[in-house]
Amino acid sequence: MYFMKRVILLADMNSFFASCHQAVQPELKDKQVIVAGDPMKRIGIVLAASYPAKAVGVKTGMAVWEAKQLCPNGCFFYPDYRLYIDFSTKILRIMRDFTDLVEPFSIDEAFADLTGVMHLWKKTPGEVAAILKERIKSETSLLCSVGIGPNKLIAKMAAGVQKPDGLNVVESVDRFKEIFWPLPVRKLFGIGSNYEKHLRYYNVRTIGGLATFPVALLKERWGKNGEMLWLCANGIDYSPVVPTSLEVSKSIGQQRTLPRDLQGFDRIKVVMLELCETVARRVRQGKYVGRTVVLTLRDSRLAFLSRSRSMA
DNA sequence: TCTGGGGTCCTAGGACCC
DNA sequence: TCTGGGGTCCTAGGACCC
Repeated sequence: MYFMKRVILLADMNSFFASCHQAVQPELKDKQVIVAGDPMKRIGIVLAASYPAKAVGVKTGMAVWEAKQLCPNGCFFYPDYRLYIDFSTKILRIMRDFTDLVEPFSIDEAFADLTGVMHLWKKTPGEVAAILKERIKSETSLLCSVGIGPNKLIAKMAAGVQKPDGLNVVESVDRFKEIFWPLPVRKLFGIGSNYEKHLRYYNVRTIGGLATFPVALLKERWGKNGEMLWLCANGIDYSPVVPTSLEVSKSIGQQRTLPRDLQGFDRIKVVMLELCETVARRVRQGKYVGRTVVLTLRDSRLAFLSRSRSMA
């Protein structure tokens, strides 16, 4: 009955930050809710928008003034990460009722490997996913898009097809090719604006185009990454769902955009000290030991500059 | 009229060791 | 007088993700 070798699920919360505010303030339901920073502090970009706001053109990353033009009567919020972590924790708990193999992928996304528990359900993967979505909705009032596939990559791509409140099962690599090969290459996980631009130079415009491009050339040009992208375009991914992947950090950092440009080391030092203390606190809390310190600066032209030092 | 903050991984070049 | 090759670590930078 279950012909998929592995049954991997990805749950991706819809408009997560905005939805959390709506969940705790039900009167915001169906309103234009926008979570964004403060333009006065020069961090005025949209982090999340509810669907009514998206419907009039508000997008993540857009400047706040622009969002205000599109939604003059919108409800604007500053981000409240404690609230989001709360909801994120609740959702992970619900997912862990289905399997212990749950891997948080970001604050609003998580994978679950259902392969070993499918026989307990006597249902199709899609039916199990519908039950999960219903539980998340009834216990948190949040909607999510769920993707299911034979590996993490396909599950992730499947989840992106239908938003909001989607449920999409892509049962095989062949089916993956049917659905995704005609799509623009930018839609592939791992392809950003930069790769898109370079690939256009090779006349590669679709995911299928990338999948059928000589892998040797991609490897020559971009090393491991080139090969990786080719594998993704072909729907190939053997990576396991690792429940602990986010528990152990490889780096801990703190950055801040300042309300105005600072000049002179004395002034900058004050900010650095504050950031250092925050990082140090988090390091102690997590009982981490590190050996490399990285300092990154952004100048008035928004260009990054970094210096690092490793300790013996 | 403006561009966050938290991360991940990869690469190239140079230093250094055996 | 000329000068190997493999491996690892460090540093700076750049790509991507949500």
